Amino acid sequence: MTVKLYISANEVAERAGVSRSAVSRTFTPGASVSPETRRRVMEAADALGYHVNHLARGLMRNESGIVCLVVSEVATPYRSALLSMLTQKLQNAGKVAMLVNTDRSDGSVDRALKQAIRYRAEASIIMSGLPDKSITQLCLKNGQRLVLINRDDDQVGTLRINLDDYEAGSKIVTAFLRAGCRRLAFANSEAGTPSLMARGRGFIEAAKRLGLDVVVERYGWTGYEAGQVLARRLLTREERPDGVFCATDLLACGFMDTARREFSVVIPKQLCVAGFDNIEQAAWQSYDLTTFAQPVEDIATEAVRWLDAVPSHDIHRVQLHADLVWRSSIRGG
Amino acid sequence: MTVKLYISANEVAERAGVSRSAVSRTFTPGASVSPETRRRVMEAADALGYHVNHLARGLMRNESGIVCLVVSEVATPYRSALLSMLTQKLQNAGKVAMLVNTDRSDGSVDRALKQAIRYRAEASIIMSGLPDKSITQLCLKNGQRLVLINRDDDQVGTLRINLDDYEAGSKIVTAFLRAGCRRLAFANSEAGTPSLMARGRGFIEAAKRLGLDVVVERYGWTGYEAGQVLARRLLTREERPDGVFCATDLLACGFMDTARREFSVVIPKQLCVAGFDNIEQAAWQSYDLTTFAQPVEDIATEAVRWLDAVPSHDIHRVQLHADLVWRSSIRGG
DNA sequence: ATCGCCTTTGCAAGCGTGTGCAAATGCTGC
DNA sequence: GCAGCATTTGCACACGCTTGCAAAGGCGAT
Repeated sequence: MTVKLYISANEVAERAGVSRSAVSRTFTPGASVSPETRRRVMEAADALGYHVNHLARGLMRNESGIVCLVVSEVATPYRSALLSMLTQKLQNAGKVAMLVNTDRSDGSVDRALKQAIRYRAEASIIMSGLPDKSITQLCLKNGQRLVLINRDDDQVGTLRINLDDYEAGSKIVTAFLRAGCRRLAFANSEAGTPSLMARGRGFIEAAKRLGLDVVVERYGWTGYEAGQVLARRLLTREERPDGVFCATDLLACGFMDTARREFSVVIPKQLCVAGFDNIEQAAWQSYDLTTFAQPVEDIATEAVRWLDAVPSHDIHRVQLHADLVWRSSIRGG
Repeated sequence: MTVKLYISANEVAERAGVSRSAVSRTFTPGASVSPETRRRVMEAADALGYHVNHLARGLMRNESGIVCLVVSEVATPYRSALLSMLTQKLQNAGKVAMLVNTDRSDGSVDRALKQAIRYRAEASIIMSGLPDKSITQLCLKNGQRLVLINRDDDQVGTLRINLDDYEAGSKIVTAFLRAGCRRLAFANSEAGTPSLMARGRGFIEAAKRLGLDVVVERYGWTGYEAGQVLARRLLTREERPDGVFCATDLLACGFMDTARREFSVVIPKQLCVAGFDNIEQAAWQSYDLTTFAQPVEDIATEAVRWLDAVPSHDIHRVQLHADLVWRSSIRGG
């Protein structure tokens, strides 16, 4: 019981009393159609409920208008914020977003990405740490343009968007010092993504230049629970740190909660904390966390802008700045 | 400088020394190909890096494999969790997710949805409150199947997934009573979505049956800030409530923070709080919020299952149960 | 060897669109 | 009225794929 569903340009043409080409041209910006013909076509199209079939158009033009977003941990505050911004900007640019979720690495990642290739996506925006080099190469080999967000792949013909993580790391040292902290620590996850590592290096090396050692502790995945575990580890040391830089706001939230509940630490009086990402929860009163803001909107803007730029075979790099957002989790300010 | 990008079935056929039909059939499950031919085709396809063009396949078969997800407030914990689950299940079902973001109601909603129609999406899953009836009708008229999550449209040929919001609302009353609360309040947003309203009705009517009045306060959008405002309104009343049901976890978080900071209220000793959604933050130690869990996985499962079911012209309804998750924001338990 | 049946294969039509090309049309200036 | 030009229009092919149909091939039973 297949039902007749979509209207084709043929039917519109027939109803409008013109050729099918006229219909096609009416819906192709910049094509040559007389005002009168266009009017009649539009009238017929509206009456029939005609919508250009982008599958067919993509087939002809060899450009689908589809952009593939490869994301892991979609349900995380930072990721979902970025995703939201990206889809909005893509829509405004007349593109359409195809979402590939790379959680659950049961091979479905590879499967889903291939799926995107089959739909001839024009580009992929990868904001997941997971997909390895072989997968990005798969995209490139199939002529997709590639945007890599906070990754360190070096592939020709791609756009790499990174932050000044290193500078952020070193900048927060001076903030801790001004607050009178002397025993610094860096709380990191075991996910050694380049941006996390760079934050740590910037922090550690700036501290060393000022004659301070940094205790580094790493555990688990970059989430709330990891922050709790890291707090237990760091706060049971005989030399308890008094200034902790958490690689991520989520980590920081877990850290602060456990520091208060299990160790009765008063923040920022006895312990100063900083995070990274500026997720919405960082502004919640329970945390009021000093942190670096991911320039989510700029990232999205750059990515989408590059999609419309002329392709080239260089590596295009953009480094964006993460603003320091002062809140009360560090003394002074 | 257009580059030759994708491999077509023709080239594979040529290299394998078979006809193009053979290639097509090799990649069509259930088609009749001899093992030997299949082997040779696969070999050639791998060597050349061939991927079936789904634009063309969709054109022929008149089924695109694309499912359109219409979402607003993607960056919200509950929504992003649902989105993540849905994309995973869709991928496992061999479908591909197209994301339409309906924030920023500058007409881009309509534009984006039309975009999905142009790609001949097989179905749309709507988890946004925003798109009005006319838009859902647009989808239906174009032969898309429609899944409506927590909405109250009544359209033929759709699947409606709802929760037992009303029961949840009445169930939480007994929890408050057992904790000794007598002055109940319902903190709601001004977004009068059916599920929010049903929670409130269940709460209010159950309380009335037990001889208790409920103070209802509404403000703004369903977020953290609204919770703060609602706390200020409710806690400055001469009869300060001692049991507050927040329509949403986000509301509850804002409520609790402001209750503690600005009114020095001790939870749950002086004030019991409950929420709805069971977002990740509800489990954070600062809140430890008693709440009802959105059955995210079940919702996704039902939606995807229905997509594979035989179409019918009935309204198909599924009501799922929201489990009560006991935490320490209510005394006793 | 012949027949009937089942599996495999190639041919060709068709899906809905874009676009080069040539023909047709309208308009301007003589 | 006609030449010259710019604009508009229709024809027909192409895009990459699926699939009905008929021909071809394989194989056992007669």
